[in-house]
Amino acid sequence: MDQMLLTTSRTSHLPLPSMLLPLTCQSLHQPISSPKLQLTQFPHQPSTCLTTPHDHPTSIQHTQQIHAHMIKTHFDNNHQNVPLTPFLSHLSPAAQYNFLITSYNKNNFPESSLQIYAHLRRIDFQVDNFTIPSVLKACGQCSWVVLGKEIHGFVLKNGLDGDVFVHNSLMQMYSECGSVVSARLVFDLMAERDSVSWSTMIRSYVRNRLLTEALEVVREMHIMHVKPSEVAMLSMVSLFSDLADTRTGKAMHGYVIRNSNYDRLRIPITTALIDMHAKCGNLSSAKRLFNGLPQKNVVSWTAMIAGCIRCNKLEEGTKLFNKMLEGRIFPNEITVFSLIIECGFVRALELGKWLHSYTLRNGFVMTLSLATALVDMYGKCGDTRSARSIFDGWDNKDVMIWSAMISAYAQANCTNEASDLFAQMVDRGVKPNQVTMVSLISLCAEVGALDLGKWIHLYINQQGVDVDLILKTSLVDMYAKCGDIDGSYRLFSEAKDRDICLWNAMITGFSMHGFGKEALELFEEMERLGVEPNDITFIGVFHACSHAGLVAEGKRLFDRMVGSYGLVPKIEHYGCMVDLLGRAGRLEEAHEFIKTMPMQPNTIIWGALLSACRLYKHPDLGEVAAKELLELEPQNCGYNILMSNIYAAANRWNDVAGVRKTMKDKGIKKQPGLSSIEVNGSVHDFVTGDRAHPQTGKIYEMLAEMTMKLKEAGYTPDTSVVLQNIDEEEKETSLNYHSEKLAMAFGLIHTAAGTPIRIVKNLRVCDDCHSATKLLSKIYGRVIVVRDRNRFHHFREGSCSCGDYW
DNA sequence: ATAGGGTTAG
Repeated sequence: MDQMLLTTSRTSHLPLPSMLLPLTCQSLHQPISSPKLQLTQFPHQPSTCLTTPHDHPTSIQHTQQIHAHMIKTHFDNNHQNVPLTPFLSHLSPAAQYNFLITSYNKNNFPESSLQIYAHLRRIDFQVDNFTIPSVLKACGQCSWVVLGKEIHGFVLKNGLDGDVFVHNSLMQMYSECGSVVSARLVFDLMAERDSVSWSTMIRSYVRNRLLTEALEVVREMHIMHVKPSEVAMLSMVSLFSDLADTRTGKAMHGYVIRNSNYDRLRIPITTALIDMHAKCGNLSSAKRLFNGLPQKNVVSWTAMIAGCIRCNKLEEGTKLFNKMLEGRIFPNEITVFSLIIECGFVRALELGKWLHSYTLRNGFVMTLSLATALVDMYGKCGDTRSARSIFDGWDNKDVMIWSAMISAYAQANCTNEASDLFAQMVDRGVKPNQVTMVSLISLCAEVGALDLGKWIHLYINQQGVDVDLILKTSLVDMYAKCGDIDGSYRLFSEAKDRDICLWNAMITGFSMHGFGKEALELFEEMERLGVEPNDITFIGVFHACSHAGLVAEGKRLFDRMVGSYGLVPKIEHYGCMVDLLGRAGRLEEAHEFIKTMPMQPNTIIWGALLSACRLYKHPDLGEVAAKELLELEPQNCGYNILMSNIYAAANRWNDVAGVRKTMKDKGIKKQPGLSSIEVNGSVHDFVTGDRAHPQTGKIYEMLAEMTMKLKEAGYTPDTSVVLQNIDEEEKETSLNYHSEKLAMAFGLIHTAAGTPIRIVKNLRVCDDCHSATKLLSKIYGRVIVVRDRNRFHHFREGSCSCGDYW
């Protein structure tokens, strides 16, 4: 039978009977465009009856045959023809159409369903409240929200909005299209709700990562005495497992115990709870449930072992794996798949390799999905070579494995490899999905590749790739991190639905660029709209206060974070406050603040104080901070150098020599400076004094020209920075050969006059490069955007957006 | 004839 189905389905692709014109805007009275709708010719096939007794009534073959038969017999005109099989004959014409639509939906041919709908509207057939839900489902499957909205209008106009099925399917459609606000609107306006309405609302919030809202609906549902069925309960638990935190996980557990009688689905529900607890980081609860299970099957073992690995209890996981084998329960493909994926999650390369060899030794068939899991794991562990060898060993590659390999390169910051692979993928006609796009876009953000990022954005728009909130957030983040804050804000302001991640991306983007005021205004707007900030929001907000020098505002917000929002400040938040006080020159106050912290200060805290001491030339307090830092991380060269700079600024040359000697004795090397610049879609890297680039000659000529022009403009090198250099030889490659200057020279050669130059650096910009770049921006009439480790500098006409304060 | 949902992947 399978063979039969297989051969038939090869010969008949997407059906499009000739009577159905392309579904266009005109046919529905308003402009609608869907790049997804691919129209094909109706295949030349005889419209005979069901050919085999094995054909399921809703198989795609059968569906197409019925469809073709209806066309051939002019079903539309007389509505009398007995269809192909007796079981449809008792149905009304409307029901027969609906049968076709649902069959196409079930076979994952939503485009065909929509063709039929368009046809019905064209011939003025009365579309009833039974058909609308099926059509909306097809819209959801295509993520075609424009058509969905049109149908919503049709529903209201034709008085079909008294039907709970219609409402539920409208909610589901909006949710599938990522428009959770519209789904909520439908939900709120419903006169009558059933249990499906409630679970649909919960699902749409969870899918759009809105945990708080989802939990609120669960609570409301509880108050209204609506109980989910066991199946709904099971699906709810597994839905929440990817999103919940420890507290929420425990609350969900309690909810299940109070509201489920555990009749039929005890083991599945418990297994889902085990999975949820482990993913929430609550391994002990997971273990308690697991141990309490009267019967354990391979699924429960898998969930438990995967949970151990996720919580980084590798030995415990391995022990349980062996215990499972002792109990003669054997892992299946999903078991090894899950465990390999979790190894990637915690970067457990050794265990991952072992599982790889286990599958080979135990006769597991290497499937595409298993290979994908391995590529993913090796990629996450940073072993791009192993990932690539698995990848290359596979012939019929699909989107998933492509995405996994691209993401492996992306995580290793191998921009050119990733973009090459993406090009190959497009060449071979494999359609990338949102996962592919997100990993490419976040790679561009990481390395600052604006051109490539823009190109991919263009591709997304042209190909009609669905832009969900995750992808939108990564785009907003990419534009911001690549220095194009305007592009970032444009996307953000166009977004209709905004979740907390999107708000965070924009707030962080503004503060990273020194637009403290804008960041704070955005935060206020968010509050006005009732969006609840989380701990990440406050990091962005505090940075904004720091950059704008708003000490009082920052302190007030710190109190509100605890008082109004009940958030527990993490060490990062305390670090922000130290930075805020320090940058404002309130060094003693910052020091006092550190003493009142409820936790042990770490390097972030002391580092913030040390930077402030350097800025305000306060060697005594600087010594205190540096001493703490060097105790925590004696090998860190940055702290040593900062300290030596502070001594130099205070003319304490003996102390400078002391730090230098310590560094030499301990063999502490300066972290090499690394800058990159993107030209014509390729990323070029430079280290300090780099001579490896193929165009080295030209670059150094340009550098000489730059130095000359700088001198003419009256620039003198900042000698205090030279003191950073430890070795004598390093003096040779001093100021002039800092990596950002090399990148700048390359940019001046290869970009058109007047266009901005964008550089990404791994360290902080040094004082000397900062003042040189200011002048260079004026000399060459260029906007120069430098992203350093902490923030952006926009150099323009001789000055910098940071106000020389970074 | 219509909407959602079935434990360990994506």
